[in-house]
Amino acid sequence: MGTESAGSQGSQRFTAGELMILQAQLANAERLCTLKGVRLTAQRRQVLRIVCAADKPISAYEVIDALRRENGHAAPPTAYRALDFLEAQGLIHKLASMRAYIGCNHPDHPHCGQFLICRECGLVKEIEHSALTDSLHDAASGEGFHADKPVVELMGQCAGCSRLAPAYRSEA
Amino acid sequence: MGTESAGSQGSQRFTAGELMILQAQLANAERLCTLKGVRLTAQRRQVLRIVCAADKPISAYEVIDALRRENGHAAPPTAYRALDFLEAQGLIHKLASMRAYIGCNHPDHPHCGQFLICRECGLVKEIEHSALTDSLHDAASGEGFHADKPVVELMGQCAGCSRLAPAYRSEA
DNA sequence: GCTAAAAAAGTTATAATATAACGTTTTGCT
DNA sequence: AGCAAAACGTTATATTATAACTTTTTTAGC
Repeated sequence: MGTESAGSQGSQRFTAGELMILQAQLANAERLCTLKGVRLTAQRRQVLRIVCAADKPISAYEVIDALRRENGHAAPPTAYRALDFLEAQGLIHKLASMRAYIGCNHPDHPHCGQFLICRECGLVKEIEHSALTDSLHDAASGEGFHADKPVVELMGQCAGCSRLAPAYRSEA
Repeated sequence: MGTESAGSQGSQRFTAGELMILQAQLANAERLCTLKGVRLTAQRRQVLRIVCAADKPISAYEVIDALRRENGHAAPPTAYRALDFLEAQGLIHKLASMRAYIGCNHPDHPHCGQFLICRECGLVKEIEHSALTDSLHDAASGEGFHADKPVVELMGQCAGCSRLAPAYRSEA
């Protein structure tokens, strides 16, 4: 992995704590894939690292750019295939409302993604709220519906941004 | 509105009941826009009709195709501007997970969209489940988050499709 | 009614996202 | 080693969305 260029990937710097979290995440993914008998190839591992290392959701084309910086080249299918695999294994989530990907913090048990997305700072927090999970189930089954992939993305303003003078926000 | 061509719009046929619902929806939209002092222009009205007349969610480019059939021409911005306006007024919803638009059944009071989306038959049902609405609010406020636009799209299988021999479904 | 400002719509071009199709390489298995 | 399946490479193209600028239409003031 080169350290030239000033992109959002490739010249990134991490704190020791961030690095440890990232490495634990990658090691855990390794373990889960072995357990399931699926192949976490070099390419998929690289894409997983790129997604998990980003502190914000990352678009498919940002992944492609990162691959190009690291490998010198990359075509869209390369990124999309890896992203599809990683999502299928529950190692990353795709945020439908943003068309962007984010690493999963607890891929050990299957779960539906529930996300809080801040418009101000772009921060995305994955939550797992049991009452919400129950309500989602109730709402679906009340209509005789079987939901296998609930998409829950709450767009708004995070706690930190709310404190920063709401009246002076950049957007209307 | 011509009746030539075999597209999904333009040569559509409706039952008397469907027509009445559609007309009530359009009349209500007219009323709401007058009330709010916003302009439901001919173009916006036409796009609203196209979206509401579709029995499934309709993509922006399907709207453009319908406009072309009806008007002979239409460029993307025409459709996107009208769709953005209609969504801002709460007259239609955009389904982020499908990149498609659907008419709103009860635009009179502002509400977040909660949708059940069937992968088998493409049917989309808008629901308004109060316990779910409460849970969404609780989940957000528990994190100090202010959600102004919750996206809730439950992908799965509807009641009708569940009854049709699940083992013989077309998808894996 | 006329006119200036604002809103909406027209038009062209292009950016951004995603997949189809097909050939080649790698892997796992016997 | 040899086969089949999975993964990957490559090229092309489909699909979705917006930027930027012009023209038309509408509104509000006179």
